[in-house]
Amino acid sequence: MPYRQTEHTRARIEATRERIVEAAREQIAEAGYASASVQAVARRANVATGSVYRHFPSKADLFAEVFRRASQRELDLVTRVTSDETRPAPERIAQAAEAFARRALAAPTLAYALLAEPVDPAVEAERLAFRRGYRDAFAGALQDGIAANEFRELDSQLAAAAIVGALGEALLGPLSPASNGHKAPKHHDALVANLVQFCLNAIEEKTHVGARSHS
Amino acid sequence: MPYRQTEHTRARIEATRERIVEAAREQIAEAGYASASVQAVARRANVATGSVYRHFPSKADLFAEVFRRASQRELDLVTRVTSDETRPAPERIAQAAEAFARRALAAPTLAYALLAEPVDPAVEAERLAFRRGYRDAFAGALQDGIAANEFRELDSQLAAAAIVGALGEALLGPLSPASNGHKAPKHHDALVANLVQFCLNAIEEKTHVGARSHS
DNA sequence: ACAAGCTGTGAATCGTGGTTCACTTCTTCG
DNA sequence: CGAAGAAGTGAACCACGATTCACAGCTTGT
Repeated sequence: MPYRQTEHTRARIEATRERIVEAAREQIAEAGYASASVQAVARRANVATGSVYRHFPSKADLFAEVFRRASQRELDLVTRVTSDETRPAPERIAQAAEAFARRALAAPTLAYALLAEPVDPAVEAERLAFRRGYRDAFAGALQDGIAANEFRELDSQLAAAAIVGALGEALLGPLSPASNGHKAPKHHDALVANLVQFCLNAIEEKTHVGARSHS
Repeated sequence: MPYRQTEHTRARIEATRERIVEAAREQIAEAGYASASVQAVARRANVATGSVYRHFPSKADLFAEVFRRASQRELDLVTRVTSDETRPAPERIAQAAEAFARRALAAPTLAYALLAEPVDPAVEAERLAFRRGYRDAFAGALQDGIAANEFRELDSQLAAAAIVGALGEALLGPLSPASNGHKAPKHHDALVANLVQFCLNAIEEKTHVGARSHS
């Protein structure tokens, strides 16, 4: 048996696979999913088209992984913030929403691809899974806040979904390729602040004058 | 000149065109955009595939029109409600949101196609235009409400987009083809009520106890 | 060095569904 | 009725990009 995969080879293969994933991510971040043909990705990764298929059974699988990784990074951040139990729930929600919005605005093409661009059904499934992830992250903090009387009583799953939707839709304008010629990063601060305020208001008790703790 | 289009012929052609549009709408409402090949639509309309192209330059144009008509009906309703100046703005927003949600839940497959299903870019453009329409409808009522001190001061365009997003996302779960096996129309009432409450809270003054007017 | 077997290649293939078009059928009017 | 021209037909065509595969080039163990 004159050939058996050695550690060195395994590492090189893994590195190539990595290059392909990274090339796919770059392609999306630069010009959107629509531009990300297998050929374009292969060219960018300096491999032949066929080689992509040594690493992934299909284009859909490749991009499912790309989406999964990119989204997981974002979701991890949001989840970390929303589940930091040392802080009050409203602060967690606000920070999570702000982080979500800021990061999206910082990488608009990628964010647009992850959030809204038409993609293969298999990739869409990945997207939906992460939407659920965001929803659950927010829902957790909402529950905590409800328990602490920081929020009014509400269906936390529904409210969480609504928050995710509000963030997504409100960002879609600024993110969409069309409106991407005239960047105005200054206005982002105001946009983010308004958006966060919107979300907080939606879920907080209306009456907070004499303030809280009516146990 | 032995042939010139007569009124009778013109009417028949128009009727056929109408049948095609209607067949396309039905196909979408029944099985989604993905199922709506030109052939399927033609079959349903009892015309040959080629005949579709006597009436529309391309599939995209046909479906752009289908989307435009279906969405326009919804948008008209929402706009009528949001611009009814005899009622207070919060009531208008609440009723518009409720109408939007109820109608979507009543025709889930169609609503899903109009709101979220992957479509041709040309059709997507139509969809975006109507999102803008919804946003503007809500934005109008928001402005009125701000002027009347019924809402806190906010960026009405942004808040309107966030409302549209919140409605859309929160409905996506119940609408999506996946979760469409186990209908539970009873729960719809609660869902709608919660959703409306979410939107109202997001935009109303928090402090409404003594109710201020801090000029 | 050599054979065995793996990895890399990219031009050719294939599937899909929108679109075309040569032809048939229908409508109009002298 | 018959000619002129429009509307209707559907099988064939085509574009596109994902996928394949026969081959070249490496790696490994003897």
